[in-house]
Amino acid sequence: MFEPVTIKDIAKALGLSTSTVSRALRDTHEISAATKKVVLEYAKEIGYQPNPIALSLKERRSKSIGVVVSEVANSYFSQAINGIESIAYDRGYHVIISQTHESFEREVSNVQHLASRSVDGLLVSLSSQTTDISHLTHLHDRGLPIVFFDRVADEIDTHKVIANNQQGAFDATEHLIKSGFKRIAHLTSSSHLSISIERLAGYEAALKAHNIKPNPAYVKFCPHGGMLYEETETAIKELLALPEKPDAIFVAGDRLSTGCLSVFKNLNVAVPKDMAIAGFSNSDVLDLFNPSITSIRQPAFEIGQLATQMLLQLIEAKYPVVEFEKKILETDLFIRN
Amino acid sequence: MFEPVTIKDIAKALGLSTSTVSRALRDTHEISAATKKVVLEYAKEIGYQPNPIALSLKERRSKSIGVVVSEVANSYFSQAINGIESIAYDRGYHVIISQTHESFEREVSNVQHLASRSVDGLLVSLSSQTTDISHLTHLHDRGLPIVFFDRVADEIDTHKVIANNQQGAFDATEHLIKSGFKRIAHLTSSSHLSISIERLAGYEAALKAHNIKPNPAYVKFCPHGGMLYEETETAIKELLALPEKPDAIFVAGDRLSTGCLSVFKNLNVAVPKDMAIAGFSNSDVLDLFNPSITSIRQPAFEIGQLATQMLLQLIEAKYPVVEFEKKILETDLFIRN
DNA sequence: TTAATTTGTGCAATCGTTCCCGACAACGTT
DNA sequence: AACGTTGTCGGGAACGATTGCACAAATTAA
Repeated sequence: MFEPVTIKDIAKALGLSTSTVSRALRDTHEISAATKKVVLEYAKEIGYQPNPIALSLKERRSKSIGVVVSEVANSYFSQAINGIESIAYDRGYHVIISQTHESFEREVSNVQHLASRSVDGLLVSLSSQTTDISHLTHLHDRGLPIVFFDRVADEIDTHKVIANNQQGAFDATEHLIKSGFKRIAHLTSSSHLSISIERLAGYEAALKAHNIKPNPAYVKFCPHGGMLYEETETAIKELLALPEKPDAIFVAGDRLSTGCLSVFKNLNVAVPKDMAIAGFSNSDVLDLFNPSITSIRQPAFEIGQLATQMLLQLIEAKYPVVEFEKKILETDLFIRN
Repeated sequence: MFEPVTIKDIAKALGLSTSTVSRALRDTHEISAATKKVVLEYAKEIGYQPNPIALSLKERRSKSIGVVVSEVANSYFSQAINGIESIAYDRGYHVIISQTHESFEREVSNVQHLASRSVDGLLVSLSSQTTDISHLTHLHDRGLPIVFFDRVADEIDTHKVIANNQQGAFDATEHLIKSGFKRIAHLTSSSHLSISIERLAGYEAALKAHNIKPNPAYVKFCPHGGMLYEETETAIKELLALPEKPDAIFVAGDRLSTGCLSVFKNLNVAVPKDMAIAGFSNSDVLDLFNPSITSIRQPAFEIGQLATQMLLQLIEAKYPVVEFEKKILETDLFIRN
């Protein structure tokens, strides 16, 4: 059906050997100008394209990187992906995106699928359900370059790129405090995720800085990160049932924010009259709507770019890299209302 | 660095030939049960994984399909991608996503990148700027399977999967009419896009069905499909400057809807008091916010699934397929406010 | 003129896998 | 006893491209 022209076709047509043709196309100095001209012109005429798969087999690399995110239908990740692509395509790499939908099983299966020598490196943001990372350590130990971004695993010694989650959480919580709210709850994703830990720390630091006694009952975890409506609903209902009902919530993620608003709408809780919300979100339509919520915005595009640059550096390193760094980018606070 | 185990390693360790090992692993009938057992056990022990690149070279297919969309940060496309992946991964295919950001140049470059024998087929939704499709016809003529979805090119004879855009546009427009609006404008993407043509037809049909005289000045095109704020702003301003200012707008796309709301917010036009809006959108957070806008929702996930099934059918067909079909899926009208 | 060097090209191996042959034993059939 | 079958296995050629090495022809140096 689809029969691409090969170097052999050119060689046969021109009465040359494949080696000569290959060298002519790669513009080696040891081929005469005349031969080069003939080969190049004929190659262009019949539309020769080198077969990347044959090259991959020979060079033992695929010129493609795998990306593992929870889902592309998430402003943060889609912006990060744009950053990833902007670097990767320029450097001649394909980008293969896979979604975990916050499921551990899908993460393992996707990583396994991407590995097995068909990608040269991995850009990973862990799923909220992931606690065991042996599927990644195994590959990393065998030499597959991996760079983490957003949700990182500190157990693996490699490059990492994250936003300053603690500062961002501090800013958001402090903004709620300065707006006059006293009883500030915190709705977050699963407790073992790096971003959850960092954001929780920022939330607690802000309370402490303003002499507000932290209330453990005010902190609610959603292991599925907002993917399950019921989970979010239960958490919110528990908060609302407390004797000292919170008057504001700092929400730690994009999906959780929308889940939260959804629950409030169904429970007829007015935002921000009955309950103020501030949270992490990279959605750019946030300020179009009411209720508008104050948000912490991460430099997702830059995070994607940086992570990719670091991954390519690992991939193309001549000698094994042993010195790794964790880059932390600052967040922005968008105050609305 | 990363040295995967090959069939040769197994052969050497077990004192067999590579052919025998290969056959044992593929469970051929001509290998004795004893040998099979030894090979399989050893392969499992050292964690053998067949090299997909070597397979691709031999089988002359990559077991991967390319997807061309305008951007993943779009509810419709991210849902369609989920549908695509749900089928592709089950059938053992990788999915390589590329974004055009509504640019013709990027579409050509992405398609070229994906082709050249590294994908077995293409799932394409055209960019809003694309009028010349020779980059696709060329590949299609040479036998590369292509299936269009959403924004299709009728010039190419292949499978196509779309929503019933005309009916959806009819429903949305009729809803505005039945809500009492008389002067209904239409804001749409570039004029040559299949979806624009179909949605315009539905809009006009609805006006006609209710004996409303169509006003050509009420129809505004945005060739960049909402990617440029200024373009959308100009279109809206022209509508507002008309002697008979419209009282409602039927918007033909997701990005245009948010662009539209953005312009109205900046111009202090109250929605829906001063201007009602209804439009195509697959966002699932639409009903969380005010102003809530009535929307036409496409079965994006199913469209993705169907398109992928049809593409895989083309890819895996033993004989060239000559009979092509265009599947049209119904839309849903979500009335809000 | 002869030897040494340069220049241009081809041969063959390689990457990992599959698969067409052919080899060769151990049978069963006439 | 001669021949055909069947069951197991290995050799080697592909797939498309690159590249070290060999080697002829042409050029230069002695």
